[in-house]
Amino acid sequence: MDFSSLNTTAEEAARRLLGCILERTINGHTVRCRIVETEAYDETDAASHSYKGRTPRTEIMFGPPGYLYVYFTYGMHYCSNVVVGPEGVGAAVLIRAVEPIGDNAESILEEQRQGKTGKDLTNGPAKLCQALRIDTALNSHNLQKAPLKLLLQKPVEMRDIVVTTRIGIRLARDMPWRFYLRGNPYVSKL
DNA sequence: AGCGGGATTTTCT
DNA sequence: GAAAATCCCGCTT
Repeated sequence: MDFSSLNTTAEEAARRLLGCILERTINGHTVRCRIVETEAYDETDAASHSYKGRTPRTEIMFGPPGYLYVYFTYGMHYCSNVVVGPEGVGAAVLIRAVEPIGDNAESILEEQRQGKTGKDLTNGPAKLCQALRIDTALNSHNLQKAPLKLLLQKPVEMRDIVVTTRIGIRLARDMPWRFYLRGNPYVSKL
């Protein structure tokens, strides 16, 4: 898979990643999900972890595109990002929601999310990490390889993308850097 | 449907 | 020491 189309601005990459597939292998089972909601973060953005430059945590954001950035927050949750932009630029796209695809997907994800079903399996950045069993063990993972692959798809049409402000941040609240698939039931918030 | 609080620990100042 | 790219539950309308 050629990730050169992610070698661009966080905003453009966040649009590009909508509709793309995450393929996760858990205990020999392979589950596929479509990315339906993203947010862009880059080093000019006060809300971004990379805003204050390189630190041990953010180093991965400054690397080449196509790697996974996982961070831990609120004492109990993990969130997943796809590193984007050219090497040397600290940019990433937060995966905020995904939609399970195929017959086996939901039942496998339910095993990771005690008592939750349907859209509640994956309609939030920390929920989808739990459902797909993503934690800091996968930080800096190369998304070309199992057990977690990113499969790029045909770019989604502009008219099928809704653009809004981001969720859960304090700084730079007004920037329109959240993107989701119009009408998709797995989107975390309208 | 909407609001408010608590959980809990990494990260950087 | 404070904040954090969140989630879940319980209470009120």
